[in-house]
Amino acid sequence: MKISTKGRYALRLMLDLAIYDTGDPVSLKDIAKRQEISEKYLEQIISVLNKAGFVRSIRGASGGYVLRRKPKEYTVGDILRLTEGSLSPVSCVGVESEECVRSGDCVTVMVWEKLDKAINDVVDNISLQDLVDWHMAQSDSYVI
Amino acid sequence: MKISTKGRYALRLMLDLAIYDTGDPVSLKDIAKRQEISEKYLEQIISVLNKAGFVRSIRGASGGYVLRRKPKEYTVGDILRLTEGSLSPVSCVGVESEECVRSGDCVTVMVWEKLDKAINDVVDNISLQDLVDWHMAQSDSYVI
DNA sequence: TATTTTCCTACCTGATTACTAGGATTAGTA
DNA sequence: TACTAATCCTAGTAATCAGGTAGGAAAATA
Repeated sequence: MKISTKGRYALRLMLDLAIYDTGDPVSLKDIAKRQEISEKYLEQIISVLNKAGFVRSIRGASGGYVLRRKPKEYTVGDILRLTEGSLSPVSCVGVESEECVRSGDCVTVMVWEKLDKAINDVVDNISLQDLVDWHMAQSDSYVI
Repeated sequence: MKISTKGRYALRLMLDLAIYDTGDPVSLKDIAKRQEISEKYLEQIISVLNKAGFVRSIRGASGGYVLRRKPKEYTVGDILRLTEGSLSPVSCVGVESEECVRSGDCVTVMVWEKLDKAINDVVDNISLQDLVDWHMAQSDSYVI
């Protein structure tokens, strides 16, 4: 029941883009340095975010990436589901769930449905902007 | 973010023991047949439940397993945490969490903490007896 | 004694995770 | 125009884990 590095790094990547959004593209090199994550690995992750239209890429020298939308318009759920795949705890519940031959007399599925709902309820109600706000609040307390 | 077969099978195993609890031990062979799970694989799973004192084993012919406590006294969380290990979505939150060098300026950890809380809140508030009740309600509807 | 059961350890195969590596392509800059 | 800095794309890889299988010892009953 673990979130993989793909999902976790994607979240930090998007947050980094939101925090360092000056209008100019942000290079992966800078993100990798700040987040202490391999640049080559981040390439693969941001490629997914790019193809899904979450970020826009600018190629060539002084290129980089920018967010396509406002931080408020991304939920943590959007980002995690894109990079992790489904967040449902078993394959037989949630969206695009696979039919199970035992579903007739399966009671445990009710547990998984409650769990699925609880998980989505959390990640779909936190926006990237929330993370930015939390970050700012945290930074402030350091300054004082 | 998936619950493995170990946790899922353990839950079905415990539920089977709760449903077929006549006082006589229930053999793994019967459980395996009813649940359509490899008996050999179930051996490994019930061994963990046995060592943790969740079930009592009776060896020899006409032996088997019985629940140590009443179904009301097991939560789904107990069973899953025992067989799956920690249910926390990342290693840096929850009980026995590992310290992270970045925890100082890590904001995403707040997401994981909310998620961890939501997950535990579900599994710790469903008892094995609840599963039995749901099963009975489901069986009734089939009879009609 | 024969049979039925749990108990224990070892092994195995395929998939996944978390990367690394190398080079092609694009675009700004000297 | 050459150089450099960036994204883009594909392949490979070591380690771990999932999900079992296999074989036999030990215990208890009939």
